[in-house]
Order: sequence, then structure tokens, then C-alpha cells
Amino acid sequence: MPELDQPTCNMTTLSTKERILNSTERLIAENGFAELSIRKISLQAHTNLAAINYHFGNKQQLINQVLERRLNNLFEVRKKMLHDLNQGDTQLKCNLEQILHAFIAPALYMINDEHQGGRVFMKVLARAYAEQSDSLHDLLAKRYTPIIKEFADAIHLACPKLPRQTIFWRFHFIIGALTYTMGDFGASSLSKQMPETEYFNQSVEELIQFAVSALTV
Amino acid sequence: MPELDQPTCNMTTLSTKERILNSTERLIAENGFAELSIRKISLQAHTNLAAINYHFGNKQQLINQVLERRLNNLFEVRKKMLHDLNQGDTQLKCNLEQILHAFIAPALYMINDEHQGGRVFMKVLARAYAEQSDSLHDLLAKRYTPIIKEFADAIHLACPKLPRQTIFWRFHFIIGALTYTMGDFGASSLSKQMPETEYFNQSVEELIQFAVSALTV
DNA sequence: TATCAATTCAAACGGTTGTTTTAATCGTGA
DNA sequence: TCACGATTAAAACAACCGTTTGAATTGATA
Repeated sequence: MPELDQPTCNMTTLSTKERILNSTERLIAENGFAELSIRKISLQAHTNLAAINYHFGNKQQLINQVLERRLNNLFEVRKKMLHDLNQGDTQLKCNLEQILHAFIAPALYMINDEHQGGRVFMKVLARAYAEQSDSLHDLLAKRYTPIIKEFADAIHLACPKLPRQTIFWRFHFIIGALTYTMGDFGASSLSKQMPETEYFNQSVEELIQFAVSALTV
Repeated sequence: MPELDQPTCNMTTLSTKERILNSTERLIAENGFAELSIRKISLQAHTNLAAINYHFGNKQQLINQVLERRLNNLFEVRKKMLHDLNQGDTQLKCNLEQILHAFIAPALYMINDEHQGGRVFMKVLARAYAEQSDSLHDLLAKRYTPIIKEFADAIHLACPKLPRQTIFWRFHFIIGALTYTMGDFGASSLSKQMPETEYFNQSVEELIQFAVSALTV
């Protein structure tokens, strides 16, 4: 990843609390949870060690807030896009592609939203899945369960022939593909043949088409 | 995950080196890289701190060997299964499902192979993807690149209509789904409705069918 | 049995970790 | 201007980190 300009540490306009959250987010994305320390955070946020404990209690609660801050927004966007589909008609009319778009696009477009740090966060999210410290895992599971059910219901309406269990399996696999893509792992050669924004736009399209194919037996 | 019986620390039959490798593997799987320390490793392996540096040089080289040990085997099984498909006929005859089976099944069957610690390792592998310490990431990328190309070639022969780039994209997504499944994240409700072995056997079948559907446009 | 390399061990090294304490500073309302 | 709560800062805390050292122990060979 190229050197990012650093809105993270905009000391004049951002509060200490925001700078700490941004710096934590960035450090997790760049170096992973294993190398994260509150000393590095306070250094990058241009603040003091104790400020972290003052504002967040402890390290774990800080990490949780890093996730909660953007996760709430992401999930609400997904829900809104799904509900907007059902609004025009009573139900059943919206097709599979639209449903999957409502789930996949918000996550990957967030990656494009560099100004708001979306891309950085998506890497954090991808890492948080694998980390599975009980605290993180529980947080993610709790937040994901209801929205998965909601989308699985919508898919069931769009594809009534598919057994419900098959829908859950395949939706689970699609989330895996999405998570893996968000982390930008294994992108290898593809990502180097075109500009990054174009690459991400294409990945949205490819992933949605992939998911549609996977659910169209 | 239920309390595992601990072949990890079979002090009578296993060498110190093997006990260290097994304990490291298990600790990464259970608690992640962030909480891994050589003190915990030596404690679980019933050996001394210095033994780790004596046998492996340093912590990072130990981690690398934990991955290399089983990765080599996994990749060779995949290659052999793929080559066996092409052996009977000249080429082109083997179908998509067989190819994907050759890629997916060895990984997920490894999960079932509890006696050899396969399931533990698969969690390690899933975490290693997200960790992206340069050292781990390079190791995985270097090992994965050739086998991905090999399978993409086979898929191209089986599905000549699919653009080569589409194959790479979708194969990438399938690896994501596989990785995600290996870590057993988000399995949530499904995994609790049936015995574990049955659950894993079903996941192999579901994942292969999912991948076939995804590549059959 | 004596020897010597391979292995294991206890102890210590310097450095970093998350957290807490205490004092200084800031900004706002009286 | 004063006072007071909110915030920031410096310093110290105990605990843990990866690594190194040098001596003790082992086990096979001569």
C-alpha cells in the first residue's frame, strides 16, 4: 500500500479521542493485532500514554470501540439498502443480484472511501475475524447474527427452490470470500495490473456476479 | 471447541522438537498470534525456554516451521490428486467438480484428521492469512502462487468459455470461502445441530458444490 | 569405563508491555 | 480574575517479552 496522507493525526481539527481511534485502526490494519501496543498508538496519535486509558479504560475496550464505530454504520447501510428493495413491491419481486449487492457493495465501497478511513477499517475487520480473542469474536458474532438472518430470509424469498440450509451454507461461503477480499490477501498479480480504485470497483462487480452464480444452482 | 485430549505433549514418544512444534500450533490455534509467547510454548511442551532457541533459532523461525511442516504435505496431496485426474485421459476430460475436489477436499479432510493435528493446523493457517506480518505473508504467497496457477490452468481446460481473468477472480473467492470455513468462524448455528465430523464432511460437500456453481456461469 | 558431542536446564539480560499514580495544564462559567 | 472540572502529561509500577549465557545432564561411541 502506498504511503497514505495522514488525516489520522490531524491535530487541529480532530479530538484526542478521534485521533486515538484513527491511529489504532491504522496500526491494526498495517501491522496486525500482534504488534499493536498502546505506546505506538499514543505516539502516532500525538498524545500521551495515559490518555488512552483515560478515554477508553483499557486497550481491549479501545479495540472494541474501533470496531463498533464503523460496524454500526456498515450494518445500517446494508439494512437500509435491503429494505429499500422491498419497499416498492410487497415482496418477492427483488431479485438475487440486488440482494447480494445490498450486502456486498457497502463493504467494498467502504474500502474506496479512503477519506473516511474505510479501507483501513476493512483490513481491521478482516483481521478481527481471524483473531478470535473471545472478546472480538463475541462482538462480531453478536452483531452479524441478526443481519445474516435478515438477508437469508430475503434470499429465500428470491430463490424459493433453494433449501434454507443451502442458503445458509452458501451465504456463509460468500461472507468468507468477501472477508478474504476485504483484507486484500492473495490479490497478487491482479491488483498490480490496474489502478487501485479500478481494481476495487471491479472486485465489487466480480464478487457480486460470483455470488449470484453461486446461488443460482 | 471441546477440551482436546493432548497428544501434543506425549513426552514418552515425541521428541522435544516435535512437542514444541505441536504446542506452538495448538497455542496459535487456540489464542492467536497476539497472545503467543515462547514461555507458554515451553510450558505446554514440558521443556525449557532455551530449548526453543536451541532447536529453532528464534520465535519467528519456529512459527515458519509450524506452517511449513504441514503446508508441504497439503500442497503435495493437492498436486497429486490433480495430476491423477489428468493421467487417464490426455487432458480436458476431467470435469470441474473433480478439479475443485482436488483443491478443497485435502484441506477440509485435514480438519478431520484430528490424530495428526490437522484441524488445529487449519485454524493456524486461517489466522496466518490475516496476520500479514511480512514474514508469514511472504511465506504463504510464495507457496500458494504456483499451485493456484496450476489449478487455474486445469479449470481453464475444463471451462474453456470462461475468461481467464474471471477464473482467477472466482478461484480467489473460493479460496476465501475455504479459508474462512477452515477457521470455523461464523459457523454459528449450523455447527451446533450435528456432530462435528458430520458437520465437516457436509462442509466439504457443500463447499465443492458451491464452488462448482460459482464457476458454472 | 572414559570421552565427547548433543541436549537440557536455571538464571539472568535488556527491553517492552498495559496500567496506575500524581502533578501540571487547559478551558469555561461564576 | 478566580475556581473548578476536564483533560493532558511525566514518571513509575509490576509483569512479561525474546534472547543469551554457561553450567549440568544425557546418551552413544571408543
